[in-house]
Amino acid sequence: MIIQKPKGTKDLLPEETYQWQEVENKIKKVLESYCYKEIRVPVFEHTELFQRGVGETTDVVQKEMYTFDDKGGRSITLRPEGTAGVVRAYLENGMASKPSPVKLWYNMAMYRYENVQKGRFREFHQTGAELIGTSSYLADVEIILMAIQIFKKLAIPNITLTINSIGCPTCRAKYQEVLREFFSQNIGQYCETCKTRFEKNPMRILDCKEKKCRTLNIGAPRMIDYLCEECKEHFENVKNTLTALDVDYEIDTNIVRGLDYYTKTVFEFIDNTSGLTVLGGGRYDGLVEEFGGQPTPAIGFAIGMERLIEMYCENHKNLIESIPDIYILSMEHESIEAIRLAEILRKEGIIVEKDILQRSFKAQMRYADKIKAKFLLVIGETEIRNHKAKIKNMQTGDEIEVSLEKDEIIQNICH
RNA sequence: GUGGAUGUAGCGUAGUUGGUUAACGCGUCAGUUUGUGGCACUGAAGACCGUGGGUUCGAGUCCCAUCUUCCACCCCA
Repeated sequence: MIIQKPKGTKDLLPEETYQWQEVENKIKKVLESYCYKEIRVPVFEHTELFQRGVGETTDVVQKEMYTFDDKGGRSITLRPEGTAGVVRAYLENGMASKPSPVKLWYNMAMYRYENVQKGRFREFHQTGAELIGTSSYLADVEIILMAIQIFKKLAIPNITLTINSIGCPTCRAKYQEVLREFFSQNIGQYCETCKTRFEKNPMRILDCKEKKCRTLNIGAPRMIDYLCEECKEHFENVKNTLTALDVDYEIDTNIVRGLDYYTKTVFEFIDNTSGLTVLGGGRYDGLVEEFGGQPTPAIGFAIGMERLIEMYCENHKNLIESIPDIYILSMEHESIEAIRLAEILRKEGIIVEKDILQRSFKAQMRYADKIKAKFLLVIGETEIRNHKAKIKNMQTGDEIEVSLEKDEIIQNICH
C-alpha cells in the first residue's frame, strides 16, 4: 500500500452508505415537515468569513482550520462548520427579502484539523437547520422540538437535552467582568490553559475538565443570574413553553459553546452512553449583521452525523442493500439475447445481473446464489428457439415456465 | 499541540530464546466430466511482515525514527 487515506478521513463502503442514506432520509422527512428547505453551499469559503463569523479567539479558527492560499493568492478555508456559509449565502442571494422566517437545512461535510479520537474526525458531516428572521422564543422552541423529533424518528434512546442562556453581548460583557473578578482571586492556582483563558475568554474556564479548576469553580457566578431583562424573559419563555409541552430538559449553566456567534439560548443533546454531544445549537442574533446584513435574529443547530449514525446502528442492525431481482444465466452463444433481455427489464426498473465474465454454467449459478439474486432465468439455445424459459425462485427452488416477454417475466418476479 | 497503546495477504489471527521458500481460518477465483446454486472435497491467486534507517553472518522477531489506527487531555458535532 503506497498511498493511504489522509488522517481523520473515512471511506464509506456500500453497506455503510446505505445506512447513512436511511438516516439521512429520515432526518430529511422531519426537517421538511417543519418547512425547512435544503441548501448547499461551497466546501470552501474566504478565510475571513470564518474568522469573523466563528470568531478569532475560538479554537476552531485559531488552530483547527484547513487554510491555504489558492493560485490567485486568496486565503481560502475548508468550512469547519455550516452556519457561516449558509448565512453568507442568505445575504448574497437576497434571501432577506423572502417571506420571513427563512428556514434552511443542510447536510454537508466539514473539515477541522484536530487530533482524531472517539467520534471525532478531520472530515466529518453535519446536518443542520437554520431559522433566520425571528427573535421570538417560539422559534427556539420549534427548533428544539424539531431536534427532538429527529431522535424520535430514528428511535434513538438515551439522550439528554441540556439548555442554557449565554445572554446578549450587553449582559454578557457585564457578566464577564464579574466572572473575571471571581477568578482573579486565585487565578494562580488554575491550570495553565485556564490562565490564558482568563485573558482571552474567561467563560471557558467554567468548561475546564481539570479537577483542581473544577473545585475552584464552585460558587462561581452563573451567567443566568446576570441576564438582562430581555434575555431573562426570553429564557423564561423558552423554559416555560418546553415544560408546558412536556419536554424533558436539564439546565446546564456550564454550557459554553465554542463558536463566538452564539447568543441567548444554547442547547446540546448528549449521548448518555458515550457522553458526546450529538447535536448542538443556539441563537446567533448578531451574525447576519456581522456579515453586513440588516440586524436579523436567527437560531440553528447541527447534528454530528458520524456520532448520530454510530448511535443509530447500535439500535438498528438491519442491513439494506440493493440485491438483484433476477440473474440471467447464459452462455456465450446466447449472450446477445441475454443482453437484450436484461436491458429491457432494467428499463422497467428491475434490478438485473448477468454474466460479464464468461463464466461456466456452474460458476454462474454459484455467483447468482452468492449475490442473493431472488430469481434466476436461464437463456439457452432451446429457450430462444421456443421463446420460453423457466424462472427459478432461488429461495424455494420452484420453477415456473414463462414466455420470454418482459410483462410475463415481471409478473412472475414481482409479488 | 501533549501523553499512552497499536500496525503480519481483503478480513480475523499464528509466528517459539532473531536462523533456510512467513502459517491458519474466512473471503476471492477455478475445478470435482451431460444445463441448475447453497453442503462437501481439490487446487490456485493473494503479504517486499506500515515505512525508513540501524544492530547482526542472518530480523516479522532487537534498537531508533516516522506514519497510520485507537484512546485520553484540549476542543467540539
